[in-house]
Amino acid sequence: MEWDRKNTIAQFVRDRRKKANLTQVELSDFTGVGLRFVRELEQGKPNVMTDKVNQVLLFFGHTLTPTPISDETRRNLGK
Amino acid sequence: MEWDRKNTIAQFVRDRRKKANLTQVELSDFTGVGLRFVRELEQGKPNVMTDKVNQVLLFFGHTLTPTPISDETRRNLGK
DNA sequence: TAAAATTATACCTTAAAGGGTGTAAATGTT
DNA sequence: AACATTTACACCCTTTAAGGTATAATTTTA
Repeated sequence: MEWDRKNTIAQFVRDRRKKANLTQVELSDFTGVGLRFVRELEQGKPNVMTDKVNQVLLFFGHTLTPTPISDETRRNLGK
Repeated sequence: MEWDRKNTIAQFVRDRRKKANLTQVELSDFTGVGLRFVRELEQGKPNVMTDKVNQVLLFFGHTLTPTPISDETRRNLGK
């Protein structure tokens, strides 16, 4: 699979972080995940571990849950 | 972290699989993930990889996305 | 309740995620 | 343009997720 900076999770984290005026380093510190992970997450690394993701999402009051695929998602299936 | 058979993803997969009248073996075959993974997923293994989860969720027309934590989730934070 | 089917547990192996650190590139500021 | 800050990339190391298989327990069916 390919990296996709525009995937839902990547975009969400980056947007929220920006809005909170935090650097990647700060987000890393606050959430307890490694700096490397924050970067890979925001750059859309395809294969990440749910608990690490949630560790970050929780900071923004969110969590990973199954949701119906959007038309957007459906369109990008064939990548 | 502890295993939690009642976590959102675990419950979702098990419910959907049941409704579809599939065995874990069949779901494993159809989605391409290992049988062991299906089981761990349904039993609420805390640490799983997003792409494997999505491989299963996609079969049910869903995908992992960040969503606001529910009161339920908030209550269970302290585990 | 006995047999069959489904699900759960245990052991081992392999592949890769996550982390730390150092460096390069990009972005922003004065 | 020079400088400081932030972000991206590359290296190696340790840990562990996922898979296969074999066995036990549980549930379902006849």
